[in-house]
Amino acid sequence: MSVKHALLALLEKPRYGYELRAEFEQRTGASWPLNVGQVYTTLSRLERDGLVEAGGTDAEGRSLYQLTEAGKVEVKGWFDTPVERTQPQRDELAIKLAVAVAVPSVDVGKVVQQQRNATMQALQGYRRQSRSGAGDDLAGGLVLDRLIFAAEAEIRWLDHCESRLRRAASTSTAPEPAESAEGGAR
Amino acid sequence: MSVKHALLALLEKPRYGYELRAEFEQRTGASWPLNVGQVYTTLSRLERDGLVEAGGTDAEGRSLYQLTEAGKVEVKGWFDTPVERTQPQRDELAIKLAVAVAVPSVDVGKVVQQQRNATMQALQGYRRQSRSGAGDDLAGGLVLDRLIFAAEAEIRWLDHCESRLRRAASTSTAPEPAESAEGGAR
DNA sequence: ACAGCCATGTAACTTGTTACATGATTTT
DNA sequence: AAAATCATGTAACAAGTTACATGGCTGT
Repeated sequence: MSVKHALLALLEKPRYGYELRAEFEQRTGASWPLNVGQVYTTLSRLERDGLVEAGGTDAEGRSLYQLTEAGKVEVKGWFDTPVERTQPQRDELAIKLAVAVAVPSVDVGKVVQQQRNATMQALQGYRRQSRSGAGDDLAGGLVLDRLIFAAEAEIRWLDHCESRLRRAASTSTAPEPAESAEGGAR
Repeated sequence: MSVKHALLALLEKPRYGYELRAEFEQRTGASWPLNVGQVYTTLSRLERDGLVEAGGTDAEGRSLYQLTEAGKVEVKGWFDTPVERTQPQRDELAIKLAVAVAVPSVDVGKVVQQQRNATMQALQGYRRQSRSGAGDDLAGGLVLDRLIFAAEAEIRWLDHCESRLRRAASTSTAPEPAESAEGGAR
């Protein structure tokens, strides 16, 4: 729903397809490249759903799209409604680890370590980008910071997983200790 | 790709459809409910792709599914390959804010505040669950912690956004630094 | 008998995504 | 002229998701 709504929101004024991609990529700081084809498929679906309509052509002959009334309502609703976090998006990594701990043939520790390497590398890439002025643009800078914050949290969680897994491994042979008060979550 | 691979991984031993849903939900601590129908649609697609095959019926007459050789390879590959973070998943919230700062009719501060409320509420829900022993199960506990860590990071980022937006707002009344026409990328 | 869960499926749909076709214009 | 970029689109597929149909079995 992100691309769809982002394009809708960018149609605050009439724009043509190629322009929409450029706007999208510029604002998200090229963190999420967008195939041009997807702009057009999305636009035609939006048109089908009555949220967007053709708005003639500009001076250079490029065909413009504009919001319908329903489209304006949709955009307003998108901005007025927070992204649902009470029923959060499936997270592939969490699912993977949750499944891995139950499948005996999988070395969970290795999965965790590999993921930390990968995430660490991504994090360094984000920081390099950030330092090299890719965050000068306000929107792009915020997006980059979002990725950084998320990667940091992911690494902290992976560390947390490791220590819990170590404890679980040692208690699986010994009797269960009444673990309760601890610094981190739970 | 999460559901598909999770089901594949759970098929380490032959199982039937309903069982797969139960396993999935138990391990992810009911954080991500899974419609039973999706289990069957996914299974038939996996069968179509040669990763899974029918494996007879169990004592109670329930039809079992099992991994093919290709399926085993696929599972191994899933666990051996870290979740891609160098080309991260589109994040709806980041996109929303990135677009919002460029659309003058949107009150970005309000969007941020509403999101913080929603995320805060979700976070409290997770903590309540965690305290009420939903994290006794190892896998479920890790998933819950993941959600907690992610929500905390999101809130920190939202705070960070607010302060950057305040700073940007105070400099936007002052004359614009004349170098922005260059277009972000270098 | 009836409600409700167990169990298996199918039809239909949404969003995301890419690969390709086609022509115009611009750059080298 | 050739290559690249601009610009618009289409066909096809992947993955997620839900609503519904169907039948068996269980408890009240």
